[in-house]
Amino acid sequence: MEEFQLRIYSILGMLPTGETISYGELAQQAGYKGYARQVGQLLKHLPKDSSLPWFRVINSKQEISFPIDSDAYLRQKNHLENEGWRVIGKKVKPS
DNA sequence: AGTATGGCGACGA
DNA sequence: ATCGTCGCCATAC
Repeated sequence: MEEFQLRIYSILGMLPTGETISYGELAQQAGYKGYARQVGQLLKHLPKDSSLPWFRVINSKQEISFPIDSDAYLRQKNHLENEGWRVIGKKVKPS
């Protein structure tokens, strides 16, 4: 039963512009504490046409969870910067 | 059934 | 700040 994905989707969908949330927190808020990795799995398989703000999800260290050279990293970085964050390396800081 | 691998997290050194 | 180590839970061989 993919109750999990529904909860995650809806919570993420309600996340305001300019905010971020960690994988673990997202999971927890959905009532699935300990399911951080599954959140990652879910986002990974997100349909390309999805309107969900996947880029607002970072890890608990306030970092982008992608290798610095990957283009997934770059896409996320750009999105975050467009919403007013400063991205130094993998670190995501408020501006 | 055992093992490896993830868009992770918490904690200690 | 950074690096290990463990714990976590689903998926894929």
